[in-house]
Amino acid sequence: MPQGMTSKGAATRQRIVEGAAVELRRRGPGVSLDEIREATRTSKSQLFHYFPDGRAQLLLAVARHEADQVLADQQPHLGDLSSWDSWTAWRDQVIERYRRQGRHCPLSSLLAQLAPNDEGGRTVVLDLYARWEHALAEGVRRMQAGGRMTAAPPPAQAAQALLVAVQGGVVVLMATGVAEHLETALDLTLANLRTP
Amino acid sequence: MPQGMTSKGAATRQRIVEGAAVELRRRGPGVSLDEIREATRTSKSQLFHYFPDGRAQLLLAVARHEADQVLADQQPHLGDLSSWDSWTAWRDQVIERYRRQGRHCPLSSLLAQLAPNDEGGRTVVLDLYARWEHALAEGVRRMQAGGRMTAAPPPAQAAQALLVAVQGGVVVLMATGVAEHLETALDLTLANLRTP
DNA sequence: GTAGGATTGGACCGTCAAGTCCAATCAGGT
DNA sequence: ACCTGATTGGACTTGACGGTCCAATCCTAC
Repeated sequence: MPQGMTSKGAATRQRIVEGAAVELRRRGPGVSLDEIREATRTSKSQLFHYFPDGRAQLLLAVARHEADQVLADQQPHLGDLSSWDSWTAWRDQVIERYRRQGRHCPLSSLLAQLAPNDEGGRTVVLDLYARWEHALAEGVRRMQAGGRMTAAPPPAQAAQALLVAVQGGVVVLMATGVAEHLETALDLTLANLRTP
Repeated sequence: MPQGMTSKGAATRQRIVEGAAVELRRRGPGVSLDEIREATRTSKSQLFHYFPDGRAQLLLAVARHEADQVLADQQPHLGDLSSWDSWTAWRDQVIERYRRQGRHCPLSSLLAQLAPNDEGGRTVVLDLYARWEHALAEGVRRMQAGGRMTAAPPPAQAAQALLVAVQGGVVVLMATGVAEHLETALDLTLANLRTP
C-alpha cells in the first residue's frame, strides 16, 4: 500500500479487491493469484504494487470488504429495528440473503485461508460481530423500552442469541444447502422475545 | 484402501488417521503430507499405500474420524436426555468440550480443504447433523411425553434450534475465543423449552 | 523353509503458484 | 519540453508439495 496513490491507482486497487472477491466466491478458497490476476485484467506487478505483503494482505482486504458487505446487506432494517415490522423485514432479508448465497460463505473461506494465528483476520470478524451485535442489542433495547418485547433477557443476551441463531443457521445452510434450520432457529428466538 | 490388510496394516492406517487429526488441529488446515508423515513416523509409500487417492482420501478419513468424535464426546448424555439432569449434564459437556477445543474446529478446517463440490465431505457433515439432530429430537420427544417440556415446538423444530445454537455458538467461539455466546444461546433455547 | 502378498523406506519427478525484478510507459507539476 | 514518481507488463526464480516408483523386508499360509 504505497503512499502516493493517484485516483487511477486507487481505482485499480479497488478493482483488484472486488474482482478477487468475486473470484473467491466462484472458485472457492483455493484461488491462485494468477486466476485473480487474469480475472481482474491486471499484472503480477500490479498485485504486488498495491499489496506488497502479497497474498495474505490481499485476502485481508477482501475479508474487510466482505465483512462490510454483510452488514450493508442488512440495511436499512438492521439500523432501525424499532417495530415488529422492521424486525420481520430484517429477518426476511437475512434469510433471503443467505439462501441466495447458498453453499459458500466467502468470509469463512477467507478466514480459513489466513494463517491460523493471524491477528488481522481475527480482528475483521471480531469487529463484524461487535457491530452486528451492537445493532441488534440496540433494537432489542428500543423494543423493550416501548414494551413491545418481553423484558426477560437483557438486550445484550438477546443480541447474542440472535447472532448465534443467524451464524448457526448459516453454518448448517452451508453444509446442507437447506435454509430450514436458519428459519426455525431465528423464528423461535424471535418468538421467545415477543410479549406474551 | 487395499483389500488384503493384516492387523498390522490396519493399525498403521489407524495411526496415520489419528496422527493426521492431531497435526490438523495443531498446524491448521494447511498441513502438508510431509508433516503428517513425520508426525506419524511413516513413509510416503505408506501414506499412499493406505490412501491410494492421496491427500483428499486421507482428509476424508480424518473428517469421518472427527465427526464420530464429536458425537462420542457428547455421550452418554446425548443418548439419554430423558430428564432435566441429563439435559444440563449434556449442556455442560458440550460447553466444556468446545471451550477446551478453543479456536480450532478440525471439521470446518477439513471441509474447507476438500474440493468445493466434493460429495464425500458433504456427506460426512450431513450424516453428522442427521444423527445429532435425531438424538436431540428423541430427547425432546421423551421430555414432552413426560410433561417435563412444553409441547409448543415439535421435537424436530426444537432439535433444529438446539443444533443451531451449538453450531452458532461454536462459530462465534472460534472467531472470538469467548464461550459466552454459546452458553447464552444454549441456555436461552433450553429455557424456552421448560414447562412454565 | 519358501512363496507370495503385505508392508515399509526413501529417492525422485513434475507441477504449480508465490514472489522478485527490471524495463517500459504514463501523468502531472514546473 | 522535461523531470519525477506512479503505474504497468511480464519473464524469471525459487521453493514446496503432491504424487510415483522400485527395491528391501516382513509375515503368514502352506
